[in-house]
Amino acid sequence: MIDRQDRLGRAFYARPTLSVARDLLGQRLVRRLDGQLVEGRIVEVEAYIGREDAASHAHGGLTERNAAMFGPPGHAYVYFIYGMHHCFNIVTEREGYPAAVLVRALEPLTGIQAMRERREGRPDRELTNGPAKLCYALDIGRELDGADLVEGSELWVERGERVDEERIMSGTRINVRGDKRALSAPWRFWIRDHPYVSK
DNA sequence: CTCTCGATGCGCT
DNA sequence: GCGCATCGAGAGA
Repeated sequence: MIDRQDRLGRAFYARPTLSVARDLLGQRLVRRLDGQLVEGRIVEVEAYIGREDAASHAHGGLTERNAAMFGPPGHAYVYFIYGMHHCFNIVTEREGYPAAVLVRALEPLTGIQAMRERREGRPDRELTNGPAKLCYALDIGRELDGADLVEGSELWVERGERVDEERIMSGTRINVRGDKRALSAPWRFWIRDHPYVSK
C-alpha cells in the first residue's frame, strides 16, 4: 500500500524549474518512518536553476556533494549545512542540467505526533516551518541524498489540494549569496498568509 | 514581537 | 582556512 495512485511521476519533475516550484505548493511530501506515514503539505519552496545561478550549489560545476543536482529529475538532493543541519531539494529538468527546488516549509498533516517526538519541546507552529526543521521532523538525512522520489519507498510526493493562483506569492530567495541577478531573482514561492511559511 | 549572535562540520579553494 | 540555501537562545522593546 506504499505506492498510492496519486504519487507524482517523472514527467512532473522533468519540466522548467519555476513551473515545478509553483506546482509543488499544495502537494504532500510523504515519508515512511517506522512503518508509519508522516506527511506534510508543501507551503514554501525556492528554485535553483543552472550553473549560471550564482546562488546555486551547482554554480561552480559538478562536485561529489552536488552530484544529485546534475542527475535525473524526481530525485532528492540532500545536503549538510552550517555543521549541523540538513536541507532537502527535489531535482528538476533534464539529466545533466543542474536544477532543483528547495523545500522550505511544510504544514504537518499526518503523523504529527511522530513529528513532535522528533522535535521535542517545540510548539507545533515550529515543527516544519523551515528547511532544516522539516528535515528533523521527517528524519531526512544524507542517506536520502540521490533517492528516487518516483520509484522509492522511503520518500515521495503525492498530489494535494490545488492552490489558488491568487494565493501563490513570489519573492527573492532567503539567505543566498551571489551576484545581482541571483539576489534579485524572484525564485521563492509560498502560499499567502500560510502560518507554516518560514520567517 | 524583533534583532543579534554563536554553534559546528565539512566541502571546496 | 573560509564560508555556508539554518536554528534557537537571549536581550530588548
